[in-house]
Amino acid sequence: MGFDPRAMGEEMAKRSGAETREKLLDAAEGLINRQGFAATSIDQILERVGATKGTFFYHFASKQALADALIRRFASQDRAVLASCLERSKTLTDDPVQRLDVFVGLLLEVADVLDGTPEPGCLFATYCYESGLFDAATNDVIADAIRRWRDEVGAMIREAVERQPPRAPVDPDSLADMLTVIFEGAFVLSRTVGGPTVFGDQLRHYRAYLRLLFGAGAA
Amino acid sequence: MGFDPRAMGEEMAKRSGAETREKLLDAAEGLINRQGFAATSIDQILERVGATKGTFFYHFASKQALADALIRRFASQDRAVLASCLERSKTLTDDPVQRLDVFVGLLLEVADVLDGTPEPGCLFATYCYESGLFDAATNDVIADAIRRWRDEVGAMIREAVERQPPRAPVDPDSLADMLTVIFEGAFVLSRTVGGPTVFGDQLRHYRAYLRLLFGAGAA
DNA sequence: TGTACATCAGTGAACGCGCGTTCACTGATGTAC
DNA sequence: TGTACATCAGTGAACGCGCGTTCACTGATGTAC
Repeated sequence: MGFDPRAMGEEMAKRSGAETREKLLDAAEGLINRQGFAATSIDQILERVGATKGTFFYHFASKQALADALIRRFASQDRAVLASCLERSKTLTDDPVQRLDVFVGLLLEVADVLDGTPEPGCLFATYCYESGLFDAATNDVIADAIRRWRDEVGAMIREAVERQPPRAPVDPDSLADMLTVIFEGAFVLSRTVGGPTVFGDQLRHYRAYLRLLFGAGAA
Repeated sequence: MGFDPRAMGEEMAKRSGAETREKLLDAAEGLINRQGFAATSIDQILERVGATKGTFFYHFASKQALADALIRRFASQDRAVLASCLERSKTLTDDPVQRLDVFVGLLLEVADVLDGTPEPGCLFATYCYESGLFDAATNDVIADAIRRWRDEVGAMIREAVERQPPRAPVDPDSLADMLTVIFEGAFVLSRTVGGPTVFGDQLRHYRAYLRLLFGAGAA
């Protein structure tokens, strides 16, 4: 009756199913990030969490179901980041050109977090390089998430273009897609050659590009 | 003695080991591109080629050895593209700023080819998302390839900066890395939401950025 | 308040399939004498 | 020129291991009467 297991001590809280499920998802995400989905076994996940086979199949119908739950969780976190930056940029300024700049500035904070993360990873990319393993529904979740960025950022760019003609002709959709491209590309760069400021540096180039397009003194 | 099996008819050329090896590599690359390394079985590769287990282990000591051979072949093709575009851009113009622009123009031709490819893939990215499966030597091949782009393109950018002060402050290394970032990011975009001109569009943004930095009328 | 049953969360042994790898073998071609 | 042997390229059956999945079971908590 309205009782919260999280309020109990460690020892007594053993019967919180949702918590165990989340632990399984966390462990799986970490391993899949590093090794990919196919190379990550259920046993490895269970070893990390300290549970047994039965627990896994109590929470997930199959390994595929785990994959689906993971990608949906990741997509919803991704959507939350987008919504948060979008909303904050709207409250901070009314001018479309400035708003675009502020929005990218807020994303720079996200980039800094990624640069500080030991092994940053994007489940979208991990899955897309093993797309042969997943069904159309799973792939749609990824495509929808990326299209949402295109639509939202694209709209901001269109407003900016309307307010101030850019110094060079601009295709709003592909310029919006460039944000996704830069993040995904930075993941690969960060994982291969590494570097402490990969995400920040690349995103700053994107901002510099926008500033040259819309910046003070534009035609 | 100096006899070339490729000069013989299909039927008689059955004893060309190098040819079979290449076919195995080709089939493996296609499958790994789509499914990843762990999810691609030796049996699948052999089915594509029409050979048997023994053939595979005659040519490769293990599945890992195949992975290593694949990444080295891919890296050498990658190096060839870089060298070709670099050399051609040097013969086409002497001005460093123009050379950078010509170089990116040549890469646009590569981008158009990728946009015309049904399922474009980059083994570097595929491997880096399964890096837990490979040893340090394999990862070094990838890192070296990417660093080569940084060094060569970075040098061009430095020359351009010296010739003509850019409109905004420029870090040559990260600006050179941006080329890798854009290609890798475009691979992900192309595989998820798709589109007929993803590589071209993104690379054109890179060129537009460079032109704004170094273009006519710069400070 | 006590009893009977249902549900939730988790256990751990067992199963069968597919995987990477091994191996004894074949048959064509090249080389030595 | 003929014979013996070596090498190259490939065959296909067999093996053992690890994987995803199943299942009969346990024990704590919640609910009905």
